Amino acid sequence: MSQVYDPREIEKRWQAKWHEDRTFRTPNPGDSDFDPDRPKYYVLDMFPYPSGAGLHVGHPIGYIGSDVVARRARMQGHNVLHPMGFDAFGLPAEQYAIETGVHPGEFTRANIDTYRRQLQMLGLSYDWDRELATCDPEYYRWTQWIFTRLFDRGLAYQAEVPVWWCEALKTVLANEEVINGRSERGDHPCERRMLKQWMLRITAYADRLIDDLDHVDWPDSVKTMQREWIGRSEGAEVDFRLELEGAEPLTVFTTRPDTLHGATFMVLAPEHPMVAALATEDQRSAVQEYVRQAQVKSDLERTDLAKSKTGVFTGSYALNPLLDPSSPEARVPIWVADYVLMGYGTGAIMAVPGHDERDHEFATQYGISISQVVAPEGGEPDPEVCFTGSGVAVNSGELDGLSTEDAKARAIELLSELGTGRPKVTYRLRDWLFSRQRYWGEPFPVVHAEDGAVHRVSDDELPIQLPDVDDYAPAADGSAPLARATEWLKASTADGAPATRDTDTMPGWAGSCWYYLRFMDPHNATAPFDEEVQRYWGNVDLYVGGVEHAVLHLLYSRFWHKVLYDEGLVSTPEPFQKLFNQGMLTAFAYKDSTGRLIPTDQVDVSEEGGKSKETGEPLDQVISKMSKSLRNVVNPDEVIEEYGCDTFRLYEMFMGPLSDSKPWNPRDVPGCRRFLDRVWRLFVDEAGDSSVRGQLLEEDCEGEATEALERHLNRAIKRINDSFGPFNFNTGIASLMTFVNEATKAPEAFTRSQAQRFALALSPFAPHITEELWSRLGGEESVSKATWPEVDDRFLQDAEYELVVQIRGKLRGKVMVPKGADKGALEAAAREAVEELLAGQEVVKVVVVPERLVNFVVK
RNA sequence: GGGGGAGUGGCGGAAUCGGUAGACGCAUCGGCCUUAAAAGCCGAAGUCCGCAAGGACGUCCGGGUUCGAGUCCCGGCUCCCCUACCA
Repeated sequence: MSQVYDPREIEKRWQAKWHEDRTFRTPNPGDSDFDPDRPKYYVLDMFPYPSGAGLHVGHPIGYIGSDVVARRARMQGHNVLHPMGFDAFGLPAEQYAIETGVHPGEFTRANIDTYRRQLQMLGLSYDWDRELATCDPEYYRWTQWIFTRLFDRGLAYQAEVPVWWCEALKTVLANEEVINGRSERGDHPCERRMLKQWMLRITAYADRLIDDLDHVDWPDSVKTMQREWIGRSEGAEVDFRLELEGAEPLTVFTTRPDTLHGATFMVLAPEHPMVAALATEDQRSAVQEYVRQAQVKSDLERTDLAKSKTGVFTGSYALNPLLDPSSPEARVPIWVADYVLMGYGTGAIMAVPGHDERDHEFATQYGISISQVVAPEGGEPDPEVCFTGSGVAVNSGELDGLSTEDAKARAIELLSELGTGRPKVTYRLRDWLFSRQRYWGEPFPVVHAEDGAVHRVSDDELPIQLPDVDDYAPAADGSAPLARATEWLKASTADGAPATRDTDTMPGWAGSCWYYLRFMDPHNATAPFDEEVQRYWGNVDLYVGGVEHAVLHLLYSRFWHKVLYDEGLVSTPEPFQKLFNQGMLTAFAYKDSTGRLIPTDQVDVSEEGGKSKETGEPLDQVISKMSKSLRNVVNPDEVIEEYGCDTFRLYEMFMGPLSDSKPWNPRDVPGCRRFLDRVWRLFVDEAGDSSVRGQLLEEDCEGEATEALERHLNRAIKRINDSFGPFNFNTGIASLMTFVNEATKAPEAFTRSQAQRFALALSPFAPHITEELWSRLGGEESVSKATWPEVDDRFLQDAEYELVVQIRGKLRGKVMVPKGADKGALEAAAREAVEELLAGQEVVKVVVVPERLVNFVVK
């Protein structure tokens, strides 16, 4: 039998054995083999949406990183929960179904199979017994169950909200599907329509979603993004009386009630319900035309800062509540402009052009008067400048002289006394639009009674399964595909009255809101998860995924988790204790002299750089995202086929810190394979016929060379350990390489114990080769169940070290000195080393840093 | 416009507290082995000047603090990611 390293054979064999032995099965509390004495560790990857294209080499980098963590945690004696599943409802499968008529479930299953195969090929130590897919009725049964809890708590409601409607496609489109007011697919015109939609009252949790960020170990950037997304701002609501007969006052929200005296006009969002009533006879047609145009503008167009602001005067006036109604300043014109958004605050503002950039721009453009009511601290108001900072109130009646902070408080007091204002906290965060008129999603577990009342179905009716339909596209009248399932629609209320089912489905985010909880107890048929099991696993200790989910998924998930916490179903207020974002894996792409991108398969790569295969023209190498259109996507199957999975894993971890974005360089991959070859040959004589070198089966030898290796090995294990904090496994791997380089120079000094510890330390990164070597060394059980090696501090220190000698901070010599030598001895040794250079110089100062250097400062 | 991150050899990157800049890997060059090549093993290598010993310069640019700065402070440039009229 050949003793040559053959990763293909080894990897296949061990993967089969892991599968057969269920090596990575994780027992739960209650299972016979569960060991309650071990601490728990839950390390989770953000599960993927299984697209038709399969994985490219960028996808698994986070999975490999978390697998390395999981494997070491197991070896350190933890009960490790490390599962994988699939986020399987969603638009791509649905679109494919509409185009082909194939059931989206069928398409999704096939994609899941591809993904599972690819993931298993990577040797990831998931407990596959816990695999789940969000489109499985046994899973979405509990997604619906959780929805009913939200419904019971009044957190789910239906409301008329503006949504994008495309007449040509007869469907509602998501914001990101609309570009410049036209559909992304087909380029058809779109408009906003008021439609009845399911909403989740996430705003009720806004403060807790902000405050509890203080208790999780997340990157500051992500915390900041979430805080800003929620966008809490404190201010006041102010009522402006209208001149219009019998009209209710117009309420605005402002964060600067102190500037009320400087409000020279008001602005309503085009969608504001009072717009029509406020448009006077001679302004009516202009207002109507403006509102119509705003309707078809996309969010992007409306918010494009490069554009100048637009608006139109309604013809009506309001009265400033803090001014004498008879004074001319009290009377402010009301405008309509699309820089005011209906979705924020009250959809109406008091405009203070003296102290707000946007209002200033608008006022300047339309010739509206500007007044200064805040002066900079210790300065005079400058009518030329829009001063948005804090200062002192001026021209503001009894607020005059107060600091901005005090003036705000005083203004709110005055308004409260008058009954025309009140303190108010507003959030940028809106309630969550939770329904889509689509097929491939969770049906809502509710029925509509004939009287219009909405009843949630009882728990024992769940799951409300998706019915089969023959056409997945929305109907011509815009109704959802589920409306076609006429039989399925027939239902009844709890007391037997006839009712119809809801034809909307939940959005793609729903299933991913709680999957980490289902992983704890994935086959539970009577509850989403067992309470005791949940209490044991607690929350996710380490959650690894891309920054693209920094806001939405993580916010929605935290919201659901908090609702479940309030229900008493989960024991922690937050779902993910530590969050880690892996960096993006980029790839080389090539540009010609005109800046056009050339697909990688049309480029000749040589030492001098890239050249076009077609024209021979030299090309510029740039680094960019992997994408189909650049044809610079690298497929992991091919890399594994050529070099083996251990090489692939090792390379991805060796490229650099896990959090950094870095380019895949095919030329670097063989270096990692060479390292594994060297490891193999250190253990196995490829020319011989024994399973490992003879000395590795014998008692440890001793000697100077062995002791030197021992120092390298301990240093390597220490650096590996250190690399788990910042996730820079590249440094740990580098020290393993150094060890192998040293051991290769003195192979006879390499002992059995060192071989074992080395295999253990390498095993999280290269699990297959180490599994093989471990068993060849006589290991009976999987290397993944062995104990992580200890570092012996005695071997981290050398008896001597190299002392650096500097003159005026410049390196001028080096000298070996014994460890622990006192400063005087160090200085003497250093002085001797640079004696000639110091001759005739006046030393004015000597800096002695033990363990480091001696610096002579000369004149 | 706002927020976050980064800038070190030909390339990916290393440098724990302010203390030898460039670990480890790739690419390159040389040697050994071989009839030869590949593989493997051993070694060289920041740039410039010099036969050499040696010297000067060097972590995006300009200042500063310090015996000493890739690291700390001030000012500027470039790139990447996120976000964007939120009153």
